[in-house]
Amino acid sequence: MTGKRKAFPNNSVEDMSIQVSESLDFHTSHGDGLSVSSSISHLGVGHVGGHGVVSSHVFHTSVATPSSFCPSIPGSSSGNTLGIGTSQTTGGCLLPNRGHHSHLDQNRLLHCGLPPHLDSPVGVPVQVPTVDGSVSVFEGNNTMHPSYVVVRSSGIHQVVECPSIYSHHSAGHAPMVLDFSSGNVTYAENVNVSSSTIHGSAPQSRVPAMPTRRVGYMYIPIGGPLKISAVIYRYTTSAPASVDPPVQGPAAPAQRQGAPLDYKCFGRCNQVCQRCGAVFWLEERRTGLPISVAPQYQRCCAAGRVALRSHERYPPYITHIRLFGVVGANQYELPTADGIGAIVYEGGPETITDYDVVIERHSGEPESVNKLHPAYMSLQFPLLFIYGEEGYHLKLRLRNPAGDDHQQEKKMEMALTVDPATSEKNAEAPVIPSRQLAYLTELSPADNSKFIEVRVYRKWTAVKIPGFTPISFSCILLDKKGSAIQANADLKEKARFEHELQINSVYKIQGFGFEKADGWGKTLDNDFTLSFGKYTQIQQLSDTDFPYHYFNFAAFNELNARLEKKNPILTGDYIGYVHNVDKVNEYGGATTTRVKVRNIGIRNLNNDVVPFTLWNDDAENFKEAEYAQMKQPVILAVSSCYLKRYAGQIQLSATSATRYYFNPDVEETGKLLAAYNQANASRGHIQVQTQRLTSWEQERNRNRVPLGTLLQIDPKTQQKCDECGGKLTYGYLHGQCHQYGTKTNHQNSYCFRIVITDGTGNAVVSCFTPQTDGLIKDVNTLLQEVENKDPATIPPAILALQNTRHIFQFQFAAPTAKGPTTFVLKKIMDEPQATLPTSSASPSSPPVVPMTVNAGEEYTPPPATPTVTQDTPADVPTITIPPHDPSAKKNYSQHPPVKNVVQPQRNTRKNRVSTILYVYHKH
DNA sequence: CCCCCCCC
Repeated sequence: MTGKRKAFPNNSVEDMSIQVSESLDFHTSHGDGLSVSSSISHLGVGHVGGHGVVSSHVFHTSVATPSSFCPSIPGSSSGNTLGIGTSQTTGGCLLPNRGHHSHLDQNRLLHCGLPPHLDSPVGVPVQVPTVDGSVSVFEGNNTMHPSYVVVRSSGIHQVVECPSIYSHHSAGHAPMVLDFSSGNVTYAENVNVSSSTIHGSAPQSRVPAMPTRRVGYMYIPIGGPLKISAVIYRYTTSAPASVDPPVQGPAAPAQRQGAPLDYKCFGRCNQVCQRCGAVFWLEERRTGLPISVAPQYQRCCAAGRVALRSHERYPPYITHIRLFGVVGANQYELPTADGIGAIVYEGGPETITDYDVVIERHSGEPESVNKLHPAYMSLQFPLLFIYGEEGYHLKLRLRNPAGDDHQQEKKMEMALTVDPATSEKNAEAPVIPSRQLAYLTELSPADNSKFIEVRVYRKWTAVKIPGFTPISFSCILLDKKGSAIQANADLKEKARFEHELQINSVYKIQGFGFEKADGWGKTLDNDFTLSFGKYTQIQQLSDTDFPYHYFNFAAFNELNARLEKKNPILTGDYIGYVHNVDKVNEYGGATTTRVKVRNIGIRNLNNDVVPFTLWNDDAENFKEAEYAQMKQPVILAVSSCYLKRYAGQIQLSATSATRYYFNPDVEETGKLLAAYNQANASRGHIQVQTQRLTSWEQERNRNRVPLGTLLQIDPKTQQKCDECGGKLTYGYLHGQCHQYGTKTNHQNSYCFRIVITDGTGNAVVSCFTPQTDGLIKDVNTLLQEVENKDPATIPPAILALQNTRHIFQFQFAAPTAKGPTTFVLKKIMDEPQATLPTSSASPSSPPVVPMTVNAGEEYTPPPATPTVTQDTPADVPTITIPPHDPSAKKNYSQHPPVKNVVQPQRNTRKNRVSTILYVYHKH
């Protein structure tokens, strides 16, 4: 076969497809030389619904594989789809409500570790905790630094007492010296504090047996009108041991031995490791939610599912820390425009290469800047700061934002100072530069001087599955040039942005930050995502000359590659014809997960069909009625799907970011419609003649259309009774809506499946006796000739159908969610017959056998039909019959016809005629 | 460098 096989790995038919070369002598829109082939395969028909379209085709039989026999068990089957797969379970990560994710407010944080000598406000809004008093300090050496508890307690107390200490004092009037080693802050009249002084201080005065690094943090509010505050963190991957016993504090561990050396966290401390007792606090980058609340995260050290190891190995979804300046008591966990933060390594920046510097952009978004990043020195920020090269150097440069002379920055080394005059001056000068319009492609995380004008294309709330816990607000924005970018906002800003950002409206947006676009929830192939927050400003524009769509469609053959990516970004955009729309199915229950599913088949021009799966409310809300009223064909574009493999088949699974569009105004829609119309024009209209014709020749050509045309029809639209045109109910195998008037006495039944081609397409046709008359002998006669009644062995008489040519009358089988249209044989029209069936409700000949599959046998027919393509030249006469050996079964990966058992059974129900049942066994 | 997108 052809490359098409890959697309349908579970299609048993594919192995049997055979090309035949033979010219056919009937008219067709696809040229005069038609090649047809057929093959026989396992019949995997669940139920086949009929309809009025009957098409005649010539085919060559070419049998390939072991044919097996379908169950011709009377009774009905319903939309049976059976996939073999694994049930998926989801983890139990619990995220708390955002509202209570912090047990310590910022003030507490700020005050943690306040040295005793600062307990009494001295008019200097500098709070410097002792280094070893950091709440976030806990260290390796299997021992958590105990003194943190003491200091932490002190700090908390301090908060309560003086919540507004920072904002109400004119900070920075006196230069301060930060002694990172001791945690002391001294104040000097002289700004230029000698670094040697600092260096000269005993670095581990309170921390004996100090390894190389320690953890600490400092808040240095730099007062004055600017209220610039610096937050300085230090952390270590191997904190010092301490001999100080904990005095109080949360969950002081009774046993801390065994804690690994390299676990370290910092930030606010609202979690206590269940194992080592360390206090830690981490948060998910996107949400800001503390992940540590989840049970599996309640350990910071060994045996935890997420080991909070050294910084270098932190997974990216963990924010290290949040280093926010704080101005005033009301700044709760919010960055401010006048705060900076830094991590300070005890060993200096060279000891660790990937430390973060977290600054705050004017937008209010924190941004992490690696020291190696070019933006590090070029940030348009009033404060530029770098690390010293060793020890505890902290160099801060206070640039005069009102001036252009960068050279006039005041240098501070190991000291912070704010000249009150400068501060006042700064307050009057606008810190935020006027912004310029930029296209999305011109944005850079290092440049916050731009604003954008965009159309809101989509917005959604990211949720966690399966509990649908909201995580964040997201949207996709389009600029005038058609570029797209995703923007995320914290959940607490969701209401505002939901209100201020209306779908399809156009806005000027400024004051946003950037975050690295990685991992889950990424819908675009951009490197970064905008971050909207408190300082984001939104103004609606009247100019609406903006694109309405942005897609990154994958072709069918590209889906696998996208799926294979470990963290598939949600760019599972896909477009095609609506092939079929399933009803909603509900699975699970109270004891597991209750989920509703609706599949919509999307077919491309090659007749590849991919299921697009909607879940729950989205499944229910699909406007079936609206769709049913739409002019065929309907083009469906889906976006931001999660690509996965389900039941061996690639699937476009909807996410909260997914949106779908009927007949979207994009180029691909035009192509699809043009192709459809072209096919339509070439074949004329498919005017389905439902009335049978009395003339054999007329009947032979009734509704005679190329396969390729038929395959483009949504079988759902063809579900009419082929006897009376009435509505067809599922379960009627051969297309009549009414009871059958004539009983038949077929004791045995054959069911097999063939692949036919007329050169315009390949189609799977399910063949049931006695409709096989003209193809094979009467079933009973045939059975007598069959020596090996193993249903896995195709009787020679059936095998002989390969590479033969016939004219078929068939009907659409009931559509399934998976795979393209299949058909059910109605009649072989090779030779004229004396008696033609009538259109009456009681066909005289041949009687319709109400065969269905055993309802207990959930079985889905092979989903796809190999399609004629350029690499399946229609005139290749080669016939290959795969040997029937066990290895061949590998090709039946999804619906292996293993254990097809001949089970002669007596059907005791009236009007049931089958007695020999060839049963597929479900695995 | 990760908990997490559901179904037979």
